[in-house]
Amino acid sequence: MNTTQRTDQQRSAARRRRELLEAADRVVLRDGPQASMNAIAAEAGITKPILYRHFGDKGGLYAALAKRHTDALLNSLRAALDAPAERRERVESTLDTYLAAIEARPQVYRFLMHPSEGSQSDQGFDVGKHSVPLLRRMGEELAQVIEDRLDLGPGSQQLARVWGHGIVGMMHAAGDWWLGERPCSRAELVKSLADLLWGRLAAAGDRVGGPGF
Amino acid sequence: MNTTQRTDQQRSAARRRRELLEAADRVVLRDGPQASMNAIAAEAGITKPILYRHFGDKGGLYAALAKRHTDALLNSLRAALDAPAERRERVESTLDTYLAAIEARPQVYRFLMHPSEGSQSDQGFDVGKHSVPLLRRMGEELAQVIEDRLDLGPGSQQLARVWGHGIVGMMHAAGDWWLGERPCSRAELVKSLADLLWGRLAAAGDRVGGPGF
DNA sequence: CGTGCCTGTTACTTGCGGTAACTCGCAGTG
DNA sequence: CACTGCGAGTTACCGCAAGTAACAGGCACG
Repeated sequence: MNTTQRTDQQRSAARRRRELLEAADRVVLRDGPQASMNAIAAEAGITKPILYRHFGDKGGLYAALAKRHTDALLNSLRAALDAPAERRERVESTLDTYLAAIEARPQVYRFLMHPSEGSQSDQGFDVGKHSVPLLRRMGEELAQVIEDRLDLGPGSQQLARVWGHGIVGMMHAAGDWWLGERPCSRAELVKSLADLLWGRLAAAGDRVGGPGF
Repeated sequence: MNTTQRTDQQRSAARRRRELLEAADRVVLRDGPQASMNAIAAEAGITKPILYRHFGDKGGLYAALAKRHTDALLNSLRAALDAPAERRERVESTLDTYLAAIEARPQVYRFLMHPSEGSQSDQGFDVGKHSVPLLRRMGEELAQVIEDRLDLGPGSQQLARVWGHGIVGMMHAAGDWWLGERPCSRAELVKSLADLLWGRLAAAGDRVGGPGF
């Protein structure tokens, strides 16, 4: 039998795969999300067909690459979310962790968020067939934390999921805008968003001259 | 002089442009965001180069098409935002307007939100060079309304912009997720999101067994 | 030795965005 | 009327990227 050889081969294949992913990483970091398969292959010192043998198609490579960064980011966020501190402090620290990450590597961020994928003929609207995008995973994760930690009364599960996705979307959109315009410091942004979540919108008074928003 | 003829030509050119846009609309509605220029030209009964004469490049056509729908949606939202009612009611009606729109025409929605654009060599991170994407426009619009109508104390302008983009992002992400999974009715989603904005996150009690999120 | 099997290559096909160069019809002018 | 410009439209092409045969060497196993 050839079990030892099998595992040997699998091991080497896995190592090769990691190398290829790292090369792809470098290229994406340099060229942005529209990096070509040729370019990635060249960076890895090989040619296209091997890439296709390892990842199937461009979507497969995207999925693998995205998974790496997504997992890493989610781990950071989980750490911030689980830190021993008061709720508000945790929220702020989680927001800050996310913003720091996208600030540190905008190219990677753009690759993850704007994958420019085009699925065909979505009968019935079948978003994201292969890799559940980062936003969804973050939303589900946050929903889980909310449901585990907060007492929301009846319908808590549904509410937690809505909030999870909603809060993540808020963070994402605000971060995207902030990254493009840099209208304020990261700390200010974090505080403003936390204030929003803390109900300052409902608490604010109307401006003179008519009923408020 | 030939001014009348000039305007005649301009008029006809504008009409042609509208026809082309409507054809493009049909194709996008049928094929999704990855509709090819050839397909659009065929649908319009002509060939590619005319499209390029009218819109410059694919991005130009995208921008023109997006502007139509974006303007239409923004008008609906403005109407909901300006209705004579209490703040909470307005917020809910605005959320519902948006969700009803994306529910009614998911293909258009996907086209607007996931344009799959790939700009090259973003030195310095230059998001969305031509058409400011829908999310940004909605964010700015909402920011303006917030700043006009609410009394937020010092730093109100900055705060309003952050909130505008944040709230829009919340709405977008929650809507995207909801459209894919349909976990609840539109009304329930609206209420949950409004509750989130109304500070129920901060007000919720901790669950038994440890400090809350 | 031959036989699989994995890794790698070259060379191709297909399809799309975008463009150059030509044709046709039609106003206006001598 | 012939001539000239001009705008709408076409065919035929280029470049480039995704994806795919089909072939070539290395290395274990019988």
